[in-house]
Amino acid sequence: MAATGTRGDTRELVLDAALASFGTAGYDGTSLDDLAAGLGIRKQTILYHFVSKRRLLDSVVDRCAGELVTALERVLVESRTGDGTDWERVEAMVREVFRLALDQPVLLGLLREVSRPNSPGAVRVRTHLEPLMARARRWMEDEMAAGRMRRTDAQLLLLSAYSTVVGVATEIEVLRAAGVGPTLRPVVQRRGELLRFLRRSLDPAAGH
Amino acid sequence: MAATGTRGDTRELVLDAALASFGTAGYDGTSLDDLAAGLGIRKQTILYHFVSKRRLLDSVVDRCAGELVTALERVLVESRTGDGTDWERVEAMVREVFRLALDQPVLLGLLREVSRPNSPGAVRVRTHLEPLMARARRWMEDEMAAGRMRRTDAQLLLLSAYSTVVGVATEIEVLRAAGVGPTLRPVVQRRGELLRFLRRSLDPAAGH
DNA sequence: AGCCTTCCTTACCAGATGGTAAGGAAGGGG
DNA sequence: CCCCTTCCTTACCATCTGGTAAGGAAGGCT
Repeated sequence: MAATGTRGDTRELVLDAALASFGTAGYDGTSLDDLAAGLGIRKQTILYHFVSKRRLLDSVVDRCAGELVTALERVLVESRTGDGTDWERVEAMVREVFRLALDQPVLLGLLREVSRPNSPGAVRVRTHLEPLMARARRWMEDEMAAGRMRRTDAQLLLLSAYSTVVGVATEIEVLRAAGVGPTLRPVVQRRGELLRFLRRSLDPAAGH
Repeated sequence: MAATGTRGDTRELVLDAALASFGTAGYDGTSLDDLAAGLGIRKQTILYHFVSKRRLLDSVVDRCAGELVTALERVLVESRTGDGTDWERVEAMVREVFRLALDQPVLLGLLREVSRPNSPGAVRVRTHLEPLMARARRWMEDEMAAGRMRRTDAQLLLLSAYSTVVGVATEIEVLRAAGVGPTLRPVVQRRGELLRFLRRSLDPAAGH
């Protein structure tokens, strides 16, 4: 039993540190020795819990993706009880994603890291996102068929929205690197642009 | 003398390969051995030309920054002869940057890599960009003083534009990773948004 | 010829990396 | 009491890393 930690904490502590390190130093730039040293434990302890570095990354991605799905699920349920329009639900989802990103800036680093082509985490993140995307796509196409949404290429729209979020994430990090603190302004503006774009594409009540 | 290459090519070939590798695999993910193997030469040849891995990265950044500066310089000269308004010059610059990015997608990878906080290339890229930014800032402030440009925080505006470009670069890469080819649409749209934003901020003739 | 410079090579290395093997301490349950 | 499981440790290793040292081949110059 470690001096700190009341049993069972270690795993979560490692995940936290790994998330931060993968996000700032990148996967290749993260060494298990350094990671362990930063936590005051031995490298083998990490390997005991996660078997390999690669699977540690997978676990980090899994946990983050889980948080995202949970958060979105919650928004989905809430907006359903409110019985809002399609557009209001879409807007709530977008706002939730941005809220999550601003609440946990450390997620942005990971997102940028796994968004890189050839990143070891890319495949893992895709397995999480694909069912989400497919579900959203089916829903959108149903709504389009019912005339509650303007007809458009749902797949392309989703992908475009996703890439926008990733782009914004990068933007935030660049701004922070340039010394511009958590200036909300650019982010809010980007969010506004994305929302307008989506509304224009989806809301039948919106002007062309 | 190498079998291929008619003397003096090696250096440029290494720079090309390094640019591609740094952009796709990242700095840490690039090994000099692999880089050399891909070129059919020995690692020591690379070190002969560039002394160290770090300075190889610097050289890659230098070359790219040089291209950027040259391209912008050319646009600047052209728009001066045309004697266009301030706004037209700004627009021409933005278009040139986007053109460059789309012509040489490999630059995007490097930009994303060096934009990362704690990246070894970040400082280098900053030394190239800072004089450029300072120059642009001075020009803008002069134009504002002369009433040819709407008054605003030049520094913040430039930074915002820069981060937007980096964000768009990431977006393009994500889209490509998702299998969406060089779909111009989202990029053109982002460019349009950036231009509108700049026009709104700078052009005295533009509506509020 | 002799020498110098340029360019690329082989030989080698110290350190770091991810990973394997095995052991020890603590607690729970029979 | 003993055994098993859980958790973390030390000991060790094969491999890869960027980098140093030194040598060889080709061409130009005197």
